[in-house]
Amino acid sequence: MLMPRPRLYLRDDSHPQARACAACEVRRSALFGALDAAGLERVHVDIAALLLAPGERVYARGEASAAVFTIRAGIVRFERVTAGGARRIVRLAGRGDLIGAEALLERPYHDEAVACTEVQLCRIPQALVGELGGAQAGLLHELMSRWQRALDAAEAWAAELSAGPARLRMLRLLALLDRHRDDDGLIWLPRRDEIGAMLDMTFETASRLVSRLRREGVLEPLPPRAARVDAGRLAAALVAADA
Amino acid sequence: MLMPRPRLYLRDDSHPQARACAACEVRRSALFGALDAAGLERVHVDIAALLLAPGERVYARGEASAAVFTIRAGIVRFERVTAGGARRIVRLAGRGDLIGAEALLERPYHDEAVACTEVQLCRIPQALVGELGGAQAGLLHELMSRWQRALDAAEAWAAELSAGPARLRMLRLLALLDRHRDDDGLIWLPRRDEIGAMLDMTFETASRLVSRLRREGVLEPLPPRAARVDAGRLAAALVAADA
DNA sequence: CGAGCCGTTGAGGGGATTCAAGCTCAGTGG
DNA sequence: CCACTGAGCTTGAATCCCCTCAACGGCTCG
Repeated sequence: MLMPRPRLYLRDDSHPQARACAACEVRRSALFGALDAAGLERVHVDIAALLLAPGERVYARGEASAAVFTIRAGIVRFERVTAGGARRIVRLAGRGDLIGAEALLERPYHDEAVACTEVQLCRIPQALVGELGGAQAGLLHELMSRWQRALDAAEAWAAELSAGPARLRMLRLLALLDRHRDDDGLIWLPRRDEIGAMLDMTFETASRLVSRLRREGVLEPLPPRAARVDAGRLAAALVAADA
Repeated sequence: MLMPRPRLYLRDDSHPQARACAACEVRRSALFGALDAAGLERVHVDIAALLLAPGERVYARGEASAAVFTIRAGIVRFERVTAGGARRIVRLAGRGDLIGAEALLERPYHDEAVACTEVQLCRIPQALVGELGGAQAGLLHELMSRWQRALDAAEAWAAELSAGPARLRMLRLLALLDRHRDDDGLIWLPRRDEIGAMLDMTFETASRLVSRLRREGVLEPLPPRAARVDAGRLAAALVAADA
């Protein structure tokens, strides 16, 4: 997958990095604003300044991460492609926001980040924050990992459960609930109005969909609030509805 | 706002906490799984085990945070109430997930967390992780703050821009873009198909909505990709469409 | 100047909502 | 014991919002 890195327009050659960060006009709101002068002196890694044109990509989904970015100006959007191939924008980020935090966990980027307007970025190599946490580095890593997991779940919710026809959203919700099934193989089946609050539909529509899936053998409701799903038929229904 | 704390069903009285965490059946996936035995010995704070019935609330939006929770069993949902008063579920969390991480930043909880099934939680006092980061505590705090901001933005996206009629979603997007307006008071106006990818609608519908808002004087498109919004009319249109 | 991208607008159809009725089931009190 | 009640679920009929399909205009390129 040929993937050109963002072009590097500007680079401050002064060392240490302290000079550049101390002079940064968005320092108060920037990531390293929390470091005092002494702390900045210790930062010896190059923080590259990038300038992206609208439509240029910061990083791609699945790309190995090597850096985290701070937005100094402009708007960046995050895109995901659903299982069916539809492209969905799940979030925007602007000045002062941190993007690509997966890099701190040494994981591939989870979604695609694209410049909406002209964008100024600071590119912070992953190694720079590597020694964070000190003795409790492991715990800190776990903590950040949970945060990232929550963010991932929230973006997946926006991409998968908030778009497309009602039946498709319903099927995707069942697939999600199936990942939380208990030891007896049962899933939690929400009340109809709760399904409505999740999938942005009326409880009548939710009821119709559940009833139809029951008639199709995809779902067997076991009142109250439980059900058994036929994983095979669910998968089949998903690919049929997704196409 | 009378707000009863979750009932405490079970509490391990053995000190140090090491005993309890070391024996935890979800330890490998739990937050403190990263701590070795020596690290666990140093943890002297009480980690309370909670058992919640379906429908019980873990915490409420706006409530002052004092603890972060780890889910040992069950499903927890996160709810938000939109400006118009509609309740929307924006995310689910399950076994091993961390919830209420706002507490680590000493901020109020951002949304309402409610047990879907019977839920087992570990309640971790905020103070426990207070000394994390050591010398670079300030930087670490900034870092976590950015993570939480991203999570908040993603949940807000699901709540505000993914629910309701097309016109309302469009108005809310304009309000969001208006918060990113540049020094000239101009906003970035996406292409029609990009609006479609954001709001889950066709580009034709997006075009119709933009045209109508232009005729109504809410929006003045300045091609390419910019526009001026009448904040007053936008606010008025929002309350009209929201009711 | 034709090709392609982007935007706009119209006509028709379909999917979801709205309004409405009826059902089961648990809890309550006469 | 059983009507009474309300919550939750289901189903039908009519309406409406949005999608689909289509045509057209402005604009920038090669």
